[in-house]
Amino acid sequence: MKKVKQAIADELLPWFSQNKRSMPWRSNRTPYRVWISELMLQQTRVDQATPYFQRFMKRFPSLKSLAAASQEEVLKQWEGLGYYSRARNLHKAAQIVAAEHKGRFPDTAEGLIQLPGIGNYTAAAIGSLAFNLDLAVLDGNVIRVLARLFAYTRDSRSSTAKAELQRYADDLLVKGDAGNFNEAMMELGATVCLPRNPQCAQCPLSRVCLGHESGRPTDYPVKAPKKKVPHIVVGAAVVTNAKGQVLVAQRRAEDMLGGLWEFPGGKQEPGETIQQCIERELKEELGIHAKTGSFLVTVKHAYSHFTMDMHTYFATIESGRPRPLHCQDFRWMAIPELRMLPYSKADLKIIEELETRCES
DNA sequence: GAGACGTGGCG
DNA sequence: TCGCCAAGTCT
Repeated sequence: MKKVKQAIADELLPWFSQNKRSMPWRSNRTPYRVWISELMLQQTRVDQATPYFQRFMKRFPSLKSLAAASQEEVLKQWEGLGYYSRARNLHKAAQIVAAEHKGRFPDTAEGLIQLPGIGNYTAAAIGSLAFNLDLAVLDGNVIRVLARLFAYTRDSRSSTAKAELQRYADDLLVKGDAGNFNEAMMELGATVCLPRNPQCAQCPLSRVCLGHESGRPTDYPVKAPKKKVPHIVVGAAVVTNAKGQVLVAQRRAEDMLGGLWEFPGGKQEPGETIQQCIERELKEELGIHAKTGSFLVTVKHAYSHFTMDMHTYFATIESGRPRPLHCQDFRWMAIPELRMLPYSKADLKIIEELETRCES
C-alpha cells in the first residue's frame, strides 16, 4: 500500500498532468458544469457525452435557467443520450437547489447525495472537483485499476467488494488534491488500464501493480457472468388523419423512457398477429378503434435489459377519438413538426423513415 | 441485493 | 453477428 501511494505521487499525478486531454471542456470546474458533465458521463463514453454537454450549456447556461425550463425541453436536450431518469432527476434537482438552497449548490457530501440522481460516485466527483473535498470516487475505471493493482479476487459487482475497494481508494487518496487524484485514476482506466488490452508498458503504475506482476492483468477485476437478455416483438402504429397529421403519445413519467414521445404500440402477445397487436394497443392506450394499413418499417433495437423488433404499420381510425388512457398525453403532428418533441432512438428511426418517404 | 434503466463502439 | 463494456442510481 505504501509503495502504491508513493507511485501515485511520483508517477501517476505527473503522468496525468501530461496526459489530461480527454475533457478540455471541463477544465473549468464550477459546481454546475461539473454536475452536468458528471451526470452525462454516467455509463457513457466521453466522446458520446461531449457534444451533448456543449449544447446543454448553451441552452441552459445556469442552474437558474435549467430550473425554469420545462421537463420536455430538458428531455429534448437529452434525447439520444439514454438513461433518461438522469435528465428527469437533473431537472428535479435543479428546481430543489433553486428553491431550497437559494441557487447555491450543496458543498458537502451529505448535502450533495440527497439530491435526486446524485449517488456515492457523483457526490464524491462534485465534492472533490468543484469544492476540493477529500473524497475518493469509485467508478468502473477505478474499480478496474484497483482490482489490478491489488490482484483483487472478489466479484467486483458485489457490495462487499465495492465497500472494500472504496476503502482502498480512500486510503490512496492524495489529500488536498482529490480532484486530480480522482481524474488521474479514471483517466488511467480510460486510456491505459483498458478492459481488454491493458497497455502495461505505458502504465505509470505497472512497477507496483500485482495484476501486471501476475502476467494476467485481464483476470482482474473478477466479474460474475451476466444473464442474457430476452427478445420481444413490438407492434407500433403511425396513425394518420385526413389532414395528413400523425398521432404521437407521451409515455408516463415513471415508466421506462418516461416523458418521451412515441408512436403508440406495444408488446405482441402469444397467438396474436402484429396487426391484432397494434389494434389492441391503440384501443388500450388511446381508446380508439383503428385499422392497420400498409407496412412502414421494422426497427431493431437493443436496450439494456432486452432486445426488440418493432414492426411499424400505418393505421387509420375507424371510430372513437383519442384519449390519454395508458399514456400521459397525445398530439396530432404534421410530419415536419415531429422533431420538436423528444423521442427515444427507436422512434427516431421511424421518424427518419417517414421523412424519407415524404421527400420522395 | 438483484434487476431496471439507453445507447454506441469495439473485437 | 453478438456479447461486453462506459466517469451509476434507484428500487
